[in-house]
Amino acid sequence: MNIVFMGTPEFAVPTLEMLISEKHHVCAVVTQPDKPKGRGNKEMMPPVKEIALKHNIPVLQPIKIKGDESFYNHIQSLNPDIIVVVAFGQILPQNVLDIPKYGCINIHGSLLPKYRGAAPIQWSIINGDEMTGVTIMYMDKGMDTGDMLVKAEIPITKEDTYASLHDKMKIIGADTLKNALPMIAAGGSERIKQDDSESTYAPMISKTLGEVDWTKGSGAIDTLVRGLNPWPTGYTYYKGETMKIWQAKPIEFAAGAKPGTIIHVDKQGIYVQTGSGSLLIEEIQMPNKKRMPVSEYIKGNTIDKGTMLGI
RNA sequence: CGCGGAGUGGAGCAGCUAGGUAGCUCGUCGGGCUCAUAACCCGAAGGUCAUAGGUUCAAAUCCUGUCUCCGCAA
Repeated sequence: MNIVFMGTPEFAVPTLEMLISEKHHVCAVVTQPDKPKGRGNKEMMPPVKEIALKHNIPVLQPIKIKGDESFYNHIQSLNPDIIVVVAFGQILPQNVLDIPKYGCINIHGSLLPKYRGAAPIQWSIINGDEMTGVTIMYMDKGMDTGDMLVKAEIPITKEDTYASLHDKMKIIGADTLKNALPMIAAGGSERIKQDDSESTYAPMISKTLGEVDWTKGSGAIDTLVRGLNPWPTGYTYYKGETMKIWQAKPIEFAAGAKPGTIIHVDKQGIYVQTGSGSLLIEEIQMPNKKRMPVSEYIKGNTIDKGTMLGI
């Protein structure tokens, strides 16, 4: 099939690679413009662009698709059978959605209609869900509201972080689409309407979301930390300095202290009283420092028992 | 040239402001104690202080360039 691919971050890469290795004709890759990123504000190209260049596929990087006449004309002239969209980062206007004869297909990182929006994987972990998945769907004008084709489920383990789950799901997304493509091309695929009354919304992650509220239960803090790893990470304050929490686990033990109090420190980590139970912080990162296990950190630094975190 | 911090035995840090013997915690190795131990006691090994120059009688320390890493901002 003649395919236009739209996507930007790492999550979209396996799907693009799948389309290429399956011998589909990817006639163009559309991705977000290069942006100054990282330390020193160097121009960084999106991961998807690197793959496209490697395979000599033309790359388009429109700043804003909506209202961009020449972009619309360009895509139309390519006459794609299908447009595959994975974590692209822009809303597609109706006129673009109408171009391909088999429609625009999207891979979404949740079991729709749950977690529509930008950050479904993070929110499914933060909320403590035991199951999530990917949904292949036809795009319509709304935000992740189109008719569904097929879903693939995956359990969320107690150890899953955003990074680990993301890496599993990007593969599952590519595999699931691979299996669905013949069905789509045959035109006989079943369209399943989303039940809007069941829908939830997964908004973009902001940095401040990572600040730990110690009055919450240790389970909720644990899922927050895992859902925001590796970015922006859960964090708190120790004596006024930001302490990023890379790894922690909830434990039953409770000392009856005020939430946020450090009740014990040893090689296992920092034991902190929470609103319900306590949290064992195992790996941290202080300003200007690398992340490291607490057992390493305390060899050259001190963590005082009794200190209140979060201030 | 977005702002800032840091490179010191295997690991984590102090020492630098006011240049003059390389220090702490942990680990490693040897020995001791113990029914036993990740516990305790005694001892040892291990660093041309990121790198290249400069200033100086003398540089981890002051000055300049380079490399690497990290925090913030996006």
